[in-house]
Amino acid sequence: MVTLKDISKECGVSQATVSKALNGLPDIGEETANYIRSVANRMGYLPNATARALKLGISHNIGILFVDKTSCGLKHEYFSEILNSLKVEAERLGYDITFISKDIGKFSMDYYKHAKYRNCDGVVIASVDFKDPDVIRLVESEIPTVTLDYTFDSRSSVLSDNVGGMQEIVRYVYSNGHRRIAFIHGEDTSVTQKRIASFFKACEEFDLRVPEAYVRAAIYHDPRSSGLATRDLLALPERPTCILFPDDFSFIGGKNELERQGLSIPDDMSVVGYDGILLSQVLRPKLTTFRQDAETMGRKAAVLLVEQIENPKSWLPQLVTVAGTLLEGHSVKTLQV
Amino acid sequence: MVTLKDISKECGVSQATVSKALNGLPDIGEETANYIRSVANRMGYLPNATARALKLGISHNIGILFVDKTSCGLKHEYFSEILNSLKVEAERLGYDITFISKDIGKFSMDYYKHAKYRNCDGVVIASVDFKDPDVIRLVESEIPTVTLDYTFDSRSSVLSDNVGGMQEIVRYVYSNGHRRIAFIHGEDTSVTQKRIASFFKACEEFDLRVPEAYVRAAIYHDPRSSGLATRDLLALPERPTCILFPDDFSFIGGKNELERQGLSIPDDMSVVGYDGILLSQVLRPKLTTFRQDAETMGRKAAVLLVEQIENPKSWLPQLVTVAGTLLEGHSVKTLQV
DNA sequence: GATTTTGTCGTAAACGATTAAGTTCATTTT
DNA sequence: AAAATGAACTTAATCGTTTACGACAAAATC
Repeated sequence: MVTLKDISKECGVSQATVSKALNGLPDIGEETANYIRSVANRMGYLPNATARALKLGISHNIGILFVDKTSCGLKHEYFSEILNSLKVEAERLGYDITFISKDIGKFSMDYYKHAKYRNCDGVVIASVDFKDPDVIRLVESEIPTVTLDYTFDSRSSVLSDNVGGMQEIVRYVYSNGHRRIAFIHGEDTSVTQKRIASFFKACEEFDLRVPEAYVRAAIYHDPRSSGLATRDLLALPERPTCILFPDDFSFIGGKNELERQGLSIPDDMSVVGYDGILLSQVLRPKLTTFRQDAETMGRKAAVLLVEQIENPKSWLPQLVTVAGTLLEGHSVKTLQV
Repeated sequence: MVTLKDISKECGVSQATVSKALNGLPDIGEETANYIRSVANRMGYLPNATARALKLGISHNIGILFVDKTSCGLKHEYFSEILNSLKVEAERLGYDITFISKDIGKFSMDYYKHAKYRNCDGVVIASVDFKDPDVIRLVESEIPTVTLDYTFDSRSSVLSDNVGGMQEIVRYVYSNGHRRIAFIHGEDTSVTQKRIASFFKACEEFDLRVPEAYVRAAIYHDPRSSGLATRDLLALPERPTCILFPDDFSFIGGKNELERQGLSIPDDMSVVGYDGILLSQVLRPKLTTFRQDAETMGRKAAVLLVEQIENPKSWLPQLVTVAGTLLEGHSVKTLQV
């Protein structure tokens, strides 16, 4: 490995001069600097990120919290898209990405310790149990953090516009003549709470009566539970004309149940998904759904975090809400009112 | 941040003593060591991975190459599962995971340089263009590597058993009475080549005639192209009785085409997928498919890499083939022969 | 009792980079 | 002509660890 010392010997100058030349500091003569740069280049010099991090206290490395246990983690396209764009943007800004977990080797440490151990300049928190004391400890620490789809006090976060999404869906469905709209929601999380609240608010907007039985709980990304909820909805004396599913993938469960009962989409039942993953766009009939802009969310998260890392003085917590798009498919029938 | 120096002051011993005590070296008295450990604990000491890496030349950090552009990258459950188990196992072994890319900040570097820059002890290479000169440079470097689903000379690799998988599928389909088996394969990669070769070999085993038109090219993870291939197959004067798809997800395209033509699965056409992703298990009829054991692959990759990192002397390149499982669904009809 | 061994602990030099402070020497200012 | 300025480098300390080597006393050996 070629170091500053090697270059300094080769050039007959001091290490300090080489360092300053390569970093473009002003107190090195132009020709010396050029010469040093050319030699460094010829010798294939690469700065040592580790040494730099030790000296500067800045690692140019950001941690990411993704928990696998709860929910489906990376298996969900939403999260893998976020991770990918986060990675791309972070790299563009000069930061690498390292996963943060609770244990590393024989040491069992919490997230905060792991992040400190690795000298992470900041951490992006996604897809975790936000009530976990270890998560809270991290968020309350001095390490810059950005959370996804959850907000802590005095911390930046990037949120998918669940309120707007749900509202758009209800409006769309209503404008297509539907008056009996059922909603199968996911397990109790802040995201779910927002969607439920927004659902009721939007219904109220149109003076829609929502029977209690029309709102049912299921589990995200779990077609089986959505299938059961669908069966219950279909068994109601006054069937809904449209069912909103917790997400595109779990809609498969509803689709199966509908087909089992010989009902066709959208003629016998209209349906709407959520997420806008690839799957929704290749199903036939194409699923009407609300696409979350995961790409922007990951990118924004990286930008917010790096801003905070690089301008700790002027930094103020920011909440960024990322808008989504209603993707109109052919799963909602237009009813005559 | 509490350092060795802080502890040494607090304990009234030298830094070296503290270091040795905490690392369990034998030349520190038992009570001194215990005292130091208790103080370190009380003060909340955390070793600094950066300083350690600089001193030891071992970062306990492994890089991972995942390219997003080509194919669908992390969006594919296969890869996200691999990534996850790789991460879990690496962490169990005491290693963190960092993504490696071509550019970082304003510097544009190749994979090798990036890995060196970050002092990665090794790199796992997955889901990339293995013909990329930058990938080849990395593989030919002194950095330990493990590749997934591709083998380089004198390098370890973890392979999904594509040969065995295809063989099992053909045997299963044949044993269910099918004699006209079509195969839609993915784009030209080493994985595809193995599957095609194995397909022909297995057919030969049973003296099956495979008309040229029965083997068609499509693109992995692309339902549209598989849909087109399906349409072509259905238009043949002598239709196959069973279609093998490149993967579970792209099967959706075939399913759409079949439904469009009013054909039902498996009564009018039998189908088989590949991968065994969640989707395949929730579709109705349940898809018969070959599940790749991505979890084991990721784990094995981590183990192989760490072995090589920690025992560079005794190390020899290893090829590990990970077996999969045929998941029997209800998408293959049993024909009377 | 003199010498060697053993058990503990300290000193100091690394690892590769950055940077405050100091040095040298030519040039400008007064 | 003396002093001040400034450009161009160098010296040396530092970041937090690890570790070869040395030091010293107590215990063991002869």
